[in-house]
Amino acid sequence: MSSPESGVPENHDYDFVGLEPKWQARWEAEKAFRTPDDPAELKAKPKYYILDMFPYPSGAGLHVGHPEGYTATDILARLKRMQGFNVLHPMGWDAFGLPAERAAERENLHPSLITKRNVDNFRRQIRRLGFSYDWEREVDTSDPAYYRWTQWIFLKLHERGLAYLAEVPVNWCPALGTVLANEEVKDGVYVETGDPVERRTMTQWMLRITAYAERLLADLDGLDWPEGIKEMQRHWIGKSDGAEVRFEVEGVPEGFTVFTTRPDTLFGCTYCVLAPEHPLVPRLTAPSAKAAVEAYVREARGKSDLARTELSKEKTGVFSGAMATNPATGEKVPVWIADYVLTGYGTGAIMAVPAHDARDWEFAKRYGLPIRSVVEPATGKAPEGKAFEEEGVAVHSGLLDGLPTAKAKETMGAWLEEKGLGKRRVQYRLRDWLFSRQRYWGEPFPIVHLADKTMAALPVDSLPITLPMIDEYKPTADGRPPLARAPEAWSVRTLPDGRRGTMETNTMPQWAGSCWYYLRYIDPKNARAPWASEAEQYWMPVDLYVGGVEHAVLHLLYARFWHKVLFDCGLVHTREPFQKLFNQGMILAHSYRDARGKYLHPHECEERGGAWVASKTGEAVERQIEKMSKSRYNVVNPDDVIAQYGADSMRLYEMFMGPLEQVKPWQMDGVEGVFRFLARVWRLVVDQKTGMLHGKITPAPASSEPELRKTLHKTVKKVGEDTVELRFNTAISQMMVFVNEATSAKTLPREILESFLRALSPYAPHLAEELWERLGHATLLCKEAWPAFDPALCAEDRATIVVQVNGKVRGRFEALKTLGQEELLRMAKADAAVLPWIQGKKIVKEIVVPGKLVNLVVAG
RNA sequence: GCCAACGUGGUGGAAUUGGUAGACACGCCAGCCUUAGGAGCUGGUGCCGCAAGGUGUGGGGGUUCGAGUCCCCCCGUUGGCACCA
Repeated sequence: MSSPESGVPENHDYDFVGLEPKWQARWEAEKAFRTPDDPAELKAKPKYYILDMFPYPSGAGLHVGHPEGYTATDILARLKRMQGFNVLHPMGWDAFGLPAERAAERENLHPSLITKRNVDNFRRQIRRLGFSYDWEREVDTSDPAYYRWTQWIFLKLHERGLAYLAEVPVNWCPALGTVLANEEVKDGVYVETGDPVERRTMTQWMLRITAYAERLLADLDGLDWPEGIKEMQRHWIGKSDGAEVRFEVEGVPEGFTVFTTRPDTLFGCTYCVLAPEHPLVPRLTAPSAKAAVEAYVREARGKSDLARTELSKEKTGVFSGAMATNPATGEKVPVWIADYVLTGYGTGAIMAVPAHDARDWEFAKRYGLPIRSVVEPATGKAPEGKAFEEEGVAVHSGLLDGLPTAKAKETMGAWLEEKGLGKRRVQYRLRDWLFSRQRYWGEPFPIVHLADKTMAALPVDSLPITLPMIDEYKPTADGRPPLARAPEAWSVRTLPDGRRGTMETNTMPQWAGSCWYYLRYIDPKNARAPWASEAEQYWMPVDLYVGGVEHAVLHLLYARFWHKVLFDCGLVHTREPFQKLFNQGMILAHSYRDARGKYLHPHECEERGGAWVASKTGEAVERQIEKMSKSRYNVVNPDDVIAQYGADSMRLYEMFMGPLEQVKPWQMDGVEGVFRFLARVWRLVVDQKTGMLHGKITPAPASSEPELRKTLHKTVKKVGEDTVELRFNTAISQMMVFVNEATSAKTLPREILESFLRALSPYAPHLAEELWERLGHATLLCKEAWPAFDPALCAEDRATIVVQVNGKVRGRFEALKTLGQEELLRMAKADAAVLPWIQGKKIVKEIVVPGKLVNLVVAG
């Protein structure tokens, strides 16, 4: 190791411990990465806005997964600056959230103090990596100066009728004492903690994201995002074309309406189903069925989402005793109540067509309901024993007979509209966004409730509505949110017109602050507006947004929604916030488990004779690659890596591991490898014995080492190209090729070395700055221009020509790339290694690709 | 079940438009240097074979002079969705 503690005092090894803090201090002192604010200065250069998904500052601190994306964006930001762009590259904190509130309870400290402590730790860890953030633009969503504007944007939503209170069935999580958005719940548990969630009806704030469903869907097309993410959002929005159909019910004048995507199968509807929560259920139920229906409804309501999901294999239901009229056939069909019909989708009622819907088929079979086929495949026969769900041709369907499915849908839609029995309709899977939480550590709503049961928005000039000090962060004994504990001085407000009311006690969800932080970075200190329009015009949209795939729907959909509302308010000039999105892959690590399933620390295990064992006991352990987590003892802390190898090695390894988008395992041996590379770069410049410049560095022109010069130009080209394409791993391997060659070269022209250091600097900025200084430069390397390359020097004029016989490589020779076909063919046939394979055989075909290969096809 | 992505040496991974499979690195082997080294340097390293040669990108088939790359089927891994009518 070459750290000063372990080395002899005289040596002049690569001392990252000394030089990294030195350069970080220098960058800070010179404000090297400050992004200009002055509009005139900005206009002189093109802009590049490169954004990281800001972290939630947890108590656990950073792990090596966080800096993966941050390193990638930092390298690109540094490159773009050197290429003459104004770069906006900020960092901040998604600082509201439940964990701080829980820690506050545990430690008896205010959540703001917990948050500050965590933020300080995150900032310290991030700074150690030498990232080129403009720290003067740091934002913190829990800072009143920030959430003032979150509340301000909420008022905009409220003004436009996009925020409303509703009595809705919600996902209540007893363990957390709060509700969760639909998106936060999966299989009946909270996705983050696994705590069970149950259904409750409560009055909640909702945001009308469904009003934007069509635009959120349509505008995806123009975005440079991974196709998979766009597909997930499309699916989440879930647009489907269909029709509403009204069914008459005896004794219930208004009847009920169903939604179907297959109006063409109406003739095959043999029963209907209402969700247990459907409002018509009590009135429609026949006296004879009352007891059974009530029991069923009660049971369904009591089931948690988890139970409903688990029981989904066996469909259950109960006959309501009521009969509805199939509007197409005029037949009476039974109305059933079953929880396989969802209350929140469509109208909460369906027409069941068991012949053409697998779910209805299953239910009909179980309860002995009739099945009537009304669609047949265009060719062949419908499968036996299951529903035929594909498109085909309508049969036994009156006016639809003989029509292909698409045509039949259209015809039925028009017929329903003409007869006043229904209408064509588009349905979205997307639901309105449940926007309130029963927590303390979030933005208070700027809303008061008045004595007359109405409510009013607080005036804009009263913002921010700051959080009150309270003694406990739990809900009250009667189940009201923590803010109900606030003193009257906070909770009772007087409106400008003199009316008095009490503050709303819910708070906003964590997503609120992250919906617009990218806009605040543009103008973070503005006290009069969330951002200046001029700055927004210049910087937006975000050119590149890098973050984890876990935000594919939630954050990215919510932020797009807010952005579109802001667009409609005339506050932003782009329809979409994030033009290009890139997801970095998760970093995994080896974990070790003994026969009893207990996890062991990696340092407690070792390899013996090809098998992994516990060092102490010699007992066999299983070694696997898994997601990093504390409980698996496989978390790698960047602080430890930096202490051992330095920030530059850490940065380089994060990028050298493999393609940024890929999931990949962390391997300490790999860090050692890139560290060795950096040490080689060091020794290229510094004589280890004397600490002076290496003797082989010469003032001679680059042309004095033509081969090395050629490699340099290729390297500069490749590093530049690969970096903007986010292919950092191949850029690094090319730099390794250069260093290997430069190490074995007799002399090293200064001109070549300096170009290389510029190219290296975005990747290993501390080392590059140090060597730049040792070469006699007083100015910062990060302020230098990106090196130019000569395309003529990157092109090889000679190439190895491969000679194949029947597609197999039999020989190879060197030749000019420009050599003609005949000449190549002549040389190939004369090649000694090739001759034995073609002698005495007839050449039936000759393929010549100049600069590449010759393929001779022989017969016999 | 549906949708998407991905399967290349002992390991992480390279490979324009189909044209030398395995760049670069880890590990391993041999040697050199050193009082010493988880240091440095040189060479080797897909597999089988003494060699000539054969074989090889999850499996099977196809297109082509030529396939890691294109097409079809299957298997596996990961992620997302999952009664959305």
